[in-house]
Amino acid sequence: MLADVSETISRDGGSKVPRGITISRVASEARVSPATVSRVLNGDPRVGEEYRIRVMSAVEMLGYRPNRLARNLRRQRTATIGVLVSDIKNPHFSEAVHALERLAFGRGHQVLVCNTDETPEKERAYLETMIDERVLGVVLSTSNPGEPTITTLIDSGIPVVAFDREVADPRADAVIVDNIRASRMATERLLAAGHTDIAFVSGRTEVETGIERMQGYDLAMRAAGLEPRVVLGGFRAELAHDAVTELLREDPRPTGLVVANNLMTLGTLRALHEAGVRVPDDIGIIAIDDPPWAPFVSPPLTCVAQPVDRMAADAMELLLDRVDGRRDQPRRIVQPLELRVRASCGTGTGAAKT
Amino acid sequence: MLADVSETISRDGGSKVPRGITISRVASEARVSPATVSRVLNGDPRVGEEYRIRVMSAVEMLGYRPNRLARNLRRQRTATIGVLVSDIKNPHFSEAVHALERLAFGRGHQVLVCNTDETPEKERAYLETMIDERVLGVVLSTSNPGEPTITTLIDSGIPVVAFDREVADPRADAVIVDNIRASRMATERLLAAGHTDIAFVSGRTEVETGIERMQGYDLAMRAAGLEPRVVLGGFRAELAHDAVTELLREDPRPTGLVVANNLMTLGTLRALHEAGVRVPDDIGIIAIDDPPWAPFVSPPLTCVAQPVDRMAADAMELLLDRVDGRRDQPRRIVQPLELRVRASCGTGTGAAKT
DNA sequence: ATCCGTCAAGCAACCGATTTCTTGACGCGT
DNA sequence: ACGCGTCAAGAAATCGGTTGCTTGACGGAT
Repeated sequence: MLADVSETISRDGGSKVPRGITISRVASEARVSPATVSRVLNGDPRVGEEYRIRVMSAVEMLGYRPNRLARNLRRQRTATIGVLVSDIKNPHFSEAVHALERLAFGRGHQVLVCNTDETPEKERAYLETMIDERVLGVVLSTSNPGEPTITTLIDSGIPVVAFDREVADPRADAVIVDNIRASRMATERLLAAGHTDIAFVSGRTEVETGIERMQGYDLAMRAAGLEPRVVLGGFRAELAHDAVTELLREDPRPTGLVVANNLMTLGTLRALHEAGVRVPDDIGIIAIDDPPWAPFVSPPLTCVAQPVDRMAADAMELLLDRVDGRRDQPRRIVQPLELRVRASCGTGTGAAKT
Repeated sequence: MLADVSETISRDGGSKVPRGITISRVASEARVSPATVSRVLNGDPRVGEEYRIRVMSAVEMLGYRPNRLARNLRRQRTATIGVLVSDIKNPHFSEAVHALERLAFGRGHQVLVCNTDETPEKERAYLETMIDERVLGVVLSTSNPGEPTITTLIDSGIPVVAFDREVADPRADAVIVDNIRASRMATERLLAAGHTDIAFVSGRTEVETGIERMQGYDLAMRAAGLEPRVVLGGFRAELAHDAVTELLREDPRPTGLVVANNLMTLGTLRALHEAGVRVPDDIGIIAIDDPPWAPFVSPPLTCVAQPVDRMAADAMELLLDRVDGRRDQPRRIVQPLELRVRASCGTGTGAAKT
């Protein structure tokens, strides 16, 4: 890891910095060659102390800032990390982007944010852009695991880390959570609280995460010898609202509810309120995802949280390991989930679990 | 270490190099000069039809993609737009970023997202990076209007659009809302509903938006001959929660509440719920900002919405006008606010909406 | 004393597209 | 016929760092 001088230039003294000072200008000022200036600036250890000082003071005095565009061309890569998500408005992703941005910044990198709105075409266009831009690496939550451009990306030597959703290309790294376990934990918690009629508000069953979360619920119910009861919410608030409204009209009304993501939870809460159903007295709820508003709604929401910050840290580490050539083999990290018990699930069997 | 296969075959050999098809390769394939290829690709009209076709088919056949890094160096600028906000997790900004991203994408640009966490140092570092990267333009919501680097940015010919918060440099464009009016509208709505004891949960009074929103409330109250009643929430959920809890203990308990942003609204709702205060029966609430969860809490929240999408569109237009040299003089756009009446403010005047 | 290895520093060839400046061809007016 | 303007296309000079290769100096080994 080479020290980058651009980190240390933060003097605001002469805010009137004339642009267009090149490395050779610095070189002639310091009476050395451009090559030596370059080496000093990139922390090459083979430069004598005297020269280093001469160069640094010339840099300082001229207020020189290396032209990154030239560097990029020569190196055939940038210091930018591409982050591709389906919807940055979803708290899950905005937290992820926030964390990734912070980590990248700490290492002197920038973040190119790409929003796919869940459309494969846009995803592909962005991935192609990333190849064109020679980004340093990509963290992505794909809408299309089999997307061939992902393979092209890896072929061109750009490391890829799948976030949340795995990709087909086996060379990519991945940071995911055990979605099956997430909904199983939620369901089991309600079971332990004595509920026997627990329904599941499912996401999109075309998406991996959607399927898995349903499976986890299914598993838990069947293990308890109970019949699953699923309504479709398509990972969207409105749909979930309608589906739950419908559900509440059915005769044996469920006493427990597991909701597969934060958007649908909003719709669900609204439906419950409209129907005059009290939480947790009439019905216990556990949601997957732990959005910022979860502790603040009434009653505070019990959630199965994904450790987004941790996942982001893992993703960045996997990425930079590849970039720095510290690793060749793909890795797959599965992060544990955390059940955050608040009031919405009722007070079944104590709040022992963390 | 990885891609050393790029050993150039500059010895005339000219065999098919799989990696890196350059413009001159296309040129020789099309039996024209690189200059002509470049012109065709950039839509220069002075190229004959026959040549255009030859070039395009060579491009097609070789699957040529221009090296953007080279283009960037030559042009001394990129196609990237910098977007700098204080907190991308705040729905207000994630909506803005989302909208900006979408607009940029439509015009073939990328978005570099910068999160300052409200720290001037990080903001400055990012602005310097943007200068180094020669971004096409910057949309920013500054934490420090007087930041000298903003001036440096403009000096280096990079257009700047202030978003939400104005900047000191008069050459920057701006897209803002009338914050004073926002809180005045909210307050007046409660006044019209017959409330006389309305309190205000204020944001940070060191920030422009914080001050203005307080002023608007103040104005409305005094105009009605009523005494203002302000508690400080510092734009944060927890602080607002504590402040409101305190407020509710006071003897003439207010019957109306105006909250200065979405985060504090969460804290406020929680405090109300804990105190067993019913909304809107015991107390009417109007919030500034219209976060996605507003229609879903109980009761649905009346909000003064900022037209974020519209603001983003304006910002992008202002920016691209500058980039394309269509305008020289700074412009300042003030967007109107929208009162979205839902249940939380009670049924004073006018009809309720979902 | 000669040679070789080592190390520091410089030279110059890149990276690949853009763009200015030329050149050459053609047409038309005098 | 000559000359000038117009237009299309090419040659070549950038843009500004980086880095492989070379040179020169110095010290130790032979």
